[in-house]
Amino acid sequence: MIRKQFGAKIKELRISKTNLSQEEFAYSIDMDRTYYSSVENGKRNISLLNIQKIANGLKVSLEELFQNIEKEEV
Amino acid sequence: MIRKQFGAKIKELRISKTNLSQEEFAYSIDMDRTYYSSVENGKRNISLLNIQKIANGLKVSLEELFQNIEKEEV
DNA sequence: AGTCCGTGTTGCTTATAGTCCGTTGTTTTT
DNA sequence: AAAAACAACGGACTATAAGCAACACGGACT
Repeated sequence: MIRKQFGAKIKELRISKTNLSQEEFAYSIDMDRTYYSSVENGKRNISLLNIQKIANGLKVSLEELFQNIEKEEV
Repeated sequence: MIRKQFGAKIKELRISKTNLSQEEFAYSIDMDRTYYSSVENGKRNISLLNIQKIANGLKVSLEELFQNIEKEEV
């Protein structure tokens, strides 16, 4: 499911590209730590502006953020 | 701004790839016609599941859907 | 034992995403 | 010019995303 995949992706990128904790990263993009945590865990149906915020924080393009994410849903 | 770019992108793809009207396309992906119209016009902060719905309807990957969309915001 | 750090989760409020009705406006066709 | 098809817009509503406080938990360290 897309939310899980997206969460896994940003977690992977946060660690590999920033080496920040969830809290530090969330703070850097002005997002609540618990909200960000729930996104990484695939619990949230995040919207476009917040997706972009995360992409900016990770310094990746939206295109890159969605690489290898399945288009078909359940 | 991301919403405008996203709207322009899906409009372009809807026409080039499906040749359907907004109404027909929205119906095909089970989305409200007026809502879909406002997304194409960059008025909406659409969420991930609906982004995926549109990608599926357009038969493109999420990665492709975000090609050439700027990552920097305002 | 206690403290610190990173993370997960619950429960709640408020802000807004998304639906549904109609109307208005614009483009295309006859 | 009129009709038909397509698209933008409005208001009023419902569903849910966003944001936040508080607490829980495990691991590392002293």
